[in-house]
Amino acid sequence: MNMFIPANPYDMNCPSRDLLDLIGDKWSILIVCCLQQGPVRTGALMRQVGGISQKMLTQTLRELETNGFVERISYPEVPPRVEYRLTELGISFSALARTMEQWVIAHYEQILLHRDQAQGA
Amino acid sequence: MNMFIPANPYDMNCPSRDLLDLIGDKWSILIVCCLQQGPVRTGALMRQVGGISQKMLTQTLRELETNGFVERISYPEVPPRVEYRLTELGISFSALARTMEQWVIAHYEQILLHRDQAQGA
DNA sequence: CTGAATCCAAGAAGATACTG
DNA sequence: CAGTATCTTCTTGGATTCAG
Repeated sequence: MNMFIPANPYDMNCPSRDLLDLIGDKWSILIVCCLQQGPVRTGALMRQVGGISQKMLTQTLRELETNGFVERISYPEVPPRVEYRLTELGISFSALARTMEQWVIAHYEQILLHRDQAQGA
Repeated sequence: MNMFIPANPYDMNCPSRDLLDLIGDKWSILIVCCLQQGPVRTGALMRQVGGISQKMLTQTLRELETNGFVERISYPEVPPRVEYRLTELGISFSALARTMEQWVIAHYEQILLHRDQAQGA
């Protein structure tokens, strides 16, 4: 049934557009990077990713789950304990996410300086 | 004057957050990839990036310009002719953008399949 | 052709309150 | 602790129109 239609992000109707959105999403990137060293609990994620609301955290985790990036692990305990773990696909993506993070960190100062320049001019 | 405050995307108040948004932006990525082989005219970009509105094209190009990713080249002709060209920083980013594009294309099918699975379950 | 400005609808995201 | 639901706010982005 699968026609092997190749992905083409330049086509506005290609589903890969959504994927591009997902992997470019700020929260996705930060969350996935947090999960690189191993499973992390919900509350810990909340604390690590500064400023994320509980809603956006859950929502992003669900999207990552739906697309096969993370696995949700629920322990039958009281109070509840839930962890999220990268899948193989998620690990693959986390490398990219980390690259993005590093790129930003590496060029941060240069870009800020250019911005100030542009403002002054 | 510069204190060399390191970038920290996990801090909601760090300007690197905005950068992360910019380099993760769908339009940014597609546009920058279009510019990889050399300067491109506005109209050509419009046609290559399927579904982008004139507003978003201009807006994204301005942001890329402000942050030092692209240069705007305006020729004194009638009718007007404008080209956009990657700066050195832009070229650096374009490598990352291309990686993102390629990652999506490479994992496209696997992710779609997982989505269907999740739906069926 | 390039692009700026306006208007407006749709969607994103925060805050809050509540459940298991 | 983890997650859902609702409400409200406001940003995003498209369509349109006008100008150089």
